[in-house]
Amino acid sequence: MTRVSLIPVRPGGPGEPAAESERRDAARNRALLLRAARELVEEAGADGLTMASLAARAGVGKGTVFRRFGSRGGLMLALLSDAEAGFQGRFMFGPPPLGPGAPPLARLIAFGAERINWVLEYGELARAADASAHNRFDVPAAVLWHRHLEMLLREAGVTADPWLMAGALSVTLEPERILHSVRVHGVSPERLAESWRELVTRVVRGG
Amino acid sequence: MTRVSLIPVRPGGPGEPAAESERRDAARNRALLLRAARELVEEAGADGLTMASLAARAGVGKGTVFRRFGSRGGLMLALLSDAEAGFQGRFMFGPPPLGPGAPPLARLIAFGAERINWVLEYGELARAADASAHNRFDVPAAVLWHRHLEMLLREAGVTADPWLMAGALSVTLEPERILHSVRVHGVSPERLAESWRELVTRVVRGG
DNA sequence: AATGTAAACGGACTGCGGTCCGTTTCTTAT
DNA sequence: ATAAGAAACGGACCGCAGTCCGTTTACATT
Repeated sequence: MTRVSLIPVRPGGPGEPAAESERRDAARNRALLLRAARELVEEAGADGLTMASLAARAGVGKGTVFRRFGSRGGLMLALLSDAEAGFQGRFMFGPPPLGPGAPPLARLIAFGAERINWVLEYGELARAADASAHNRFDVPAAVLWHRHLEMLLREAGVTADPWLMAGALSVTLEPERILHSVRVHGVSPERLAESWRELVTRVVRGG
Repeated sequence: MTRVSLIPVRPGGPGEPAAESERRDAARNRALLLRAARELVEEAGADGLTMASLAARAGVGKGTVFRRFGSRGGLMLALLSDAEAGFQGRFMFGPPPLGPGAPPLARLIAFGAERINWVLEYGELARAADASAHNRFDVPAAVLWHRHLEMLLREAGVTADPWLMAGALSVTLEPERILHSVRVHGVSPERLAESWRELVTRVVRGG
């Protein structure tokens, strides 16, 4: 399964291949930090994790945390990495109707349903990752979904600016909105999925 | 023209009527602060305004700034108040096709076009207001657009969960996405408006 | 005018994300 | 083994949003 790298190895540069021999102490600290971060999220929720408390828990300096993950958002992205990769694998290579083999509209519908459930499980982390990320639309994972949606729209025969249309559909599934609907207004996941189905069906058929 | 109060008089309580006799010094400081805030935004942009610099410029203490506006977001909302009220007035009471009198689909299309232009003019403030506002969907203005879109959808004969559908359309027009499209990807306002037209047309006709 | 009191004031203080830079540790070459 | 250089480390430090609470000010009542 192909993996899109979510955390650049060097904070500054563009996404390099992740392997390239990391120094022993760096690797150890990364493991320490990820473990400590998961513990803290478990105990206090994503919002309850502070970079200082994480450093303390892992027994490293605060500078090390930022050297490793770049920012709070980067850390959250790292914590999400596996879940994100799983989701990507499912819609790109998994079984239909989510994966290839089903008609595009069916894949679109399945994509939304899958994403909604994903958000309900990992949304708090995703929200924390998005917050204070000026570039949430340019994160590799976001670009990938966008392209995927755009491709499905094209396959479904949508010729009217599929790039923007994919963007419109994409924001519809963002954690912020989904969690707000569910938590504040008590909307059920099924109702959200049904609404998504209506939306993409109309977008595809309306052409 | 009816005005929806955007800034609660008392930070804690729900939106009370704005009149209710404000103490003379409070009123003076509010005017001072708003004027200073506009100057600072003019000079350094919304992101360049800090609450401390605002307090200094207005010649008041920092506590006063927070007492008056509650938070940075509240201040930005206050700065947007007039622009927001103008927009509200236009889509609720203005001339068609934006205001009442035109068929619902035409009003929906006009709503998007108007909002896009609005965001291009005031978007930076709106973005600053949204950022770090955990409740951006519950801000009075947002609730109002949501209801408006929902109503238009119903009038247009959309029976499939108009509330959620209105929410989906609504996030599509958020400053974050619009500004990102324009500034990072060079999308023209016209192209955005056209895409919105396609979207709402399909949503309405697809039923 | 004097007085009581509720409201507003102001700035020191806290907590957080993020940066900086002198110090330490790993790795490689000799 | 050792020395040199690169990379990682760590915690003091900064700027900012937001809070707290002792002090001041405006208004109403007499």
